[in-house]
Amino acid sequence: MLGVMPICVVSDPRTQPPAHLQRLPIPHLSLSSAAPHMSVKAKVRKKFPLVCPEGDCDYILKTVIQEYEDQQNPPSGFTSINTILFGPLAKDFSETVAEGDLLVLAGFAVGRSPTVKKDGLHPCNLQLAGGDVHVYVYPASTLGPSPNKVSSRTPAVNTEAAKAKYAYVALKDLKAGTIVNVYGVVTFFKQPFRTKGTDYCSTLKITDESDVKLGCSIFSEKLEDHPQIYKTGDIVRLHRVKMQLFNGAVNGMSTLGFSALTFDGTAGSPVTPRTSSRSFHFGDEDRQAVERLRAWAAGQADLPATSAVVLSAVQPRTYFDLTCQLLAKAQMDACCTLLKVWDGTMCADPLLNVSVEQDALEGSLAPTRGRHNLVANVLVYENHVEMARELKPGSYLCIYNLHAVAQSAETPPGGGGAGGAGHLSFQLHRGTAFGRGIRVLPDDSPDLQELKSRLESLENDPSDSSLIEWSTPPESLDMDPENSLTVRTCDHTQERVTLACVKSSTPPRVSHVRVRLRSYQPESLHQALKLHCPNCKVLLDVPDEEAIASRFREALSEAGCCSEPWAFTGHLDSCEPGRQISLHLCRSVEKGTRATFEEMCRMSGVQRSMVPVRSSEGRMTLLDLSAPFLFRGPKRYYGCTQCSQVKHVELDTQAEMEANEGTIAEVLGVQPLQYVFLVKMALEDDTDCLDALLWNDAESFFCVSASDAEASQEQQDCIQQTLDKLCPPGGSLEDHPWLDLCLRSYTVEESGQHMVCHQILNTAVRRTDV
DNA sequence: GATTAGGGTTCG
Repeated sequence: MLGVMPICVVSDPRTQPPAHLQRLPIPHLSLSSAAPHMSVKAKVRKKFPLVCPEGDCDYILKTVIQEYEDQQNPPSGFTSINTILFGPLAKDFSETVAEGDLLVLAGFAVGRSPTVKKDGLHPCNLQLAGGDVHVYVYPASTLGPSPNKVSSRTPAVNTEAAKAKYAYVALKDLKAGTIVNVYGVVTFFKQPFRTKGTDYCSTLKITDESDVKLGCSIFSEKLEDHPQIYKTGDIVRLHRVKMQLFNGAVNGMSTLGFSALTFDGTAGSPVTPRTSSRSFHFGDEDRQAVERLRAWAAGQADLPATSAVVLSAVQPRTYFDLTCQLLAKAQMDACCTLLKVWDGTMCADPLLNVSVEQDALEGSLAPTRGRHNLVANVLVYENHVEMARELKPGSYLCIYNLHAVAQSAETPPGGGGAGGAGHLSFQLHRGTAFGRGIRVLPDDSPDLQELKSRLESLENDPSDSSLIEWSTPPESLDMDPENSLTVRTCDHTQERVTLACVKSSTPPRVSHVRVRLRSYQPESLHQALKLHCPNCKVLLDVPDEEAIASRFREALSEAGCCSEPWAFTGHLDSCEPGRQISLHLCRSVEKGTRATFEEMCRMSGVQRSMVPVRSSEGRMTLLDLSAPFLFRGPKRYYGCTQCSQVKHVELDTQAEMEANEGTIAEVLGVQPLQYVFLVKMALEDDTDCLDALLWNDAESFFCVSASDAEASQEQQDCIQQTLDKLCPPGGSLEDHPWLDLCLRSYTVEESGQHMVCHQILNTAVRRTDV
């Protein structure tokens, strides 16, 4: 990755690692501990020699580090942990770090240590590979006998960026017993399935220009670590695959440190890797490798085509892959789950309807508006039931090797099924033969574009009046979830209760209610936008324009001479390869140049990043944090005055910045504040009334991010329109629409007093109604 | 630094 220094040697022991990093004591580490902001502070107890399993193409280094005991009551437990570094990072580490050095590590993954019985160390290990990893090294020589000793050596010196590169072996050159990195075009795959061991297994077969085929088995207990393959023709890059002889042919198997990137195989489409790795190396050569394979595959007539078919083209008694949206699902019995799906096309053959009790059905068929022959009933069996359990109505799926089954004339439409001979149902049979399985596709997948535009045009087409009589009869309107301006997005099946019932029950509990919104506070949307510190939890009002402008005027009036240019521009490599982003640091101290707040807004322009600075003791520093520390286009980013440890702005540090606000904040020593919504809603039904907060789930409720709303009048207007629909101004309560809500009731303690609070969660305003 | 599976249609 460009522009990132994974290993940073800190010569001044007073220099603190970035403020957003949260230190985790090694004894407290568990498999679920890995998160970008987590760090460990530890001394290098043992450093093993750099290992290079295959020629010059890859490195592994093992080291044992021990919790740094600079605290009054050091946590007890396993204080020493195995740490494995991969690739160029391993080489850099080997050359830079010595036993006895103090490290702060961030961006690691946590795995199970396979050597726990042998070495008696921590049951987990730390795994570090590539770009998002940060290693801050405090050399032993700069550390005094006491951890608090102050040294006067010169500050931060960076090592050179990693120079070593990954090498990829052509499939024709593979030899049993080696561990290699490979690229290939997928010709066959199975989605991950549970093994009899501890892991999930996914299998794939790949090929390349040499036309050699390689079968691979990937084992990992984490589903997300498996290659995210959507269809044959996808291109994969696999790291650390071990070649083994099986039945006379070389096969690949994942080994420790395995990682995968997957790309769409369509020539000309964006080269966007799909991966769970937060850290991976991806450069121009990788882009070229993908494009080369795409071009080659496009000319190969004998590569297997995908079996994707839309519902309108399904032939009875065939197997095919279906890309669809899940509308609803129901557990039929222990080994069979029913999925009701659609893809926006109308099946040529009549579809079998498997009807189930309303209570047993999770999700809703309301989006189909009763339209005919659009909903496919998919029965998934046995091993696929586990995967089906995790599926959320509304999500997009690819179901592989689905069997289109025609109801035979002899079979009566039993089991609640409706439809006679020839009606089509769909079955995902047990086992994984032919790649049978289900995969959830991300909402932004290019494979969903056609499906989504079909569904959208169905939604916007009111002309289908012949089917109006299918819609719900008026007498049942009150029970119809469509008759609510909001929709619950949770998957638990709570019975709906009254507000009186909510009030009389003991928290904590989750309730489903149908209520009207009598009023809400604050009435001004801008006051509902707050700044929240994820660290100290403080909640602040967003400073108004005048307050910021006045802070700028103050800075302008401060005495301060400056020799630096008034503004300068740095071009930074962004994490997206090949794209540069400019970051502008601009002085606001010089009267002559009048860097007022208004100037700042103008200069930050459409997408430019601007950090306002002033001069302090001849060095640049931020304005105080009552003003934004970063302007980017219309967006303003604030820092927490409590939790930030603002540093001087160094030109050197500028060169290290990636142009995302998190990294800029990190370099500046700022703990960023998040924009949040906070609205108090007075809810009422026939039995009672109560106040509920819209807070954690407010963004999904409005379908707008708070930071976008802050920067966009359009978004604010949109939210205001929503609120006006939910709570029409001036009308009586009877005019207010009914809302289906999911409420969480909980207690909070404030100065010794216990109070019951309610929050609206898992609820969203229906988009089409706004 | 062990194990899993090792493609090739269900039979509901």
